[in-house]
Amino acid sequence: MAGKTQTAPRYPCVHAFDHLSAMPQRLIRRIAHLDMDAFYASVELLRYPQLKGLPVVIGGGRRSADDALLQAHADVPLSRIPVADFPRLAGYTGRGVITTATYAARQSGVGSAMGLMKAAKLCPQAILLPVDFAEIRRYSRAFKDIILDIAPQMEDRGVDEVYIDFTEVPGGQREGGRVLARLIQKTIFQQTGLTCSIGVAPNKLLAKMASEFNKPNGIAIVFEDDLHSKIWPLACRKINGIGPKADEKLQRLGITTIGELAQKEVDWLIDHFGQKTGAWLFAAAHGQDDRPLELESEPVSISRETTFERDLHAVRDKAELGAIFTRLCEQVAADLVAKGYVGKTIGIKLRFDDFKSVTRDQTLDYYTGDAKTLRQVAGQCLKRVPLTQRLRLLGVRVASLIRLADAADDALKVLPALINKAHKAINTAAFEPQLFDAQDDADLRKITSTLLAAAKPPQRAGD
DNA sequence: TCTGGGGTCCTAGGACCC
DNA sequence: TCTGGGGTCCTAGGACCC
Repeated sequence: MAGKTQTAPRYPCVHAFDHLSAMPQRLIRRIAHLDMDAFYASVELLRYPQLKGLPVVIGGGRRSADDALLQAHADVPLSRIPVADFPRLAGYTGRGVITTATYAARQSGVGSAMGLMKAAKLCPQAILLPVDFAEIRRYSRAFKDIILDIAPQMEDRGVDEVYIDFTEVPGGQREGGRVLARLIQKTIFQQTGLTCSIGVAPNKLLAKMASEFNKPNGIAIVFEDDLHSKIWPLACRKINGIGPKADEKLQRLGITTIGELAQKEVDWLIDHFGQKTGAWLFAAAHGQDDRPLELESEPVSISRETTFERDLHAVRDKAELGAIFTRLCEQVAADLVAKGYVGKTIGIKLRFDDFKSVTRDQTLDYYTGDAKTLRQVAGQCLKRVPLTQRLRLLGVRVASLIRLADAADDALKVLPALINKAHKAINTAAFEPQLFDAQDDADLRKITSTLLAAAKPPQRAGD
């Protein structure tokens, strides 16, 4: 279940009427994909302009380490924190990967997703900046608000990406969307100082590929007729949804480019990839994609996980592990409260020292967001995993979410019946315990757990 | 000093119900 | 007694994305 609540209307390729000019006009479906250029690095450079041109790597994406680094930066001049010194400064043992690196750092062979300590070796003079998530979120909100002011049909695709429906927006049809794309690009730059790249095409699939054509600060316009010239020469991996595994399989079958993929019969693809994937590959290779924009979405799950500074043993490091486990549950509970959800599927994720992962989950017959309940049920899940190997990661997840308000409404529905029974019990001289059965018991539990969650004031999810 | 964190979606088997 | 489908929910794992 996707949990989506509202989607954009689907546009036919030819639309009937332009209400602004009162002149009949053909509206072609134009979808834009907007991608912020080097978002994390650019946000950091706005704050520390003195670092322009210097080799900089952006932190490990591990919140605890980044917070420690943020502290360290508070009283040490930035220019004096080369990455090689960082472990000493922050008491950090160096697990984690860097999020991104500036061009000057890339020249030393440093790249995103690279282990932090490997980056330190390759480019010891590089300056390490923490990821300041609060700052990133502020800029993310800011550029999306600017877009919404101009073009209200926007799909949020994460911190630095959106799809925008240009079809009915003034200027959205001019030069295939280029005029509106320029306006959005210019407004974002004027108001935030950040640049972005935009691709405009007949659908999301092509728009996503187009936005990469002229990075950074570029615009690319793609029409259906451009399929052969602009899309088919690209590697299959450029299709959003073809990852390393699918790409490897395609390579084994002798398919490298999208054009080669497009030459295959649909039945041949279905034979090799299954009904669904095969049909999708065929459509994608021919530039076909009729997915609507998802304007609103409900979360499916909320989770927290952490990689330990060193691998932990379930028995020898029981106390440390237990404390981390409890904290993760508290963080998930706080996130649930902050976002206004409760859930009934509670699960854990473990990663062992050999990097293999397992998950266990359990579904309750009531919704909860309570940290103690999460800890207790997650603890039961943990008991179902044999723990001989050392652990490198522990995570806690809550799924099957519903809005807290809906859960409370739902839970309260059974209240009148229970009150009736209670009255009956009170009015009967001798209390009859059998008046309340197991179902009543479960109902009461549901009500109390939901109301307890509802009674907590919203607060910032935090560590 | 290998390999972060937070998500979504899909598949596949088994339980259970009609 | 045996033999059916179909549908839904739960669980585990994995691919993929940002």
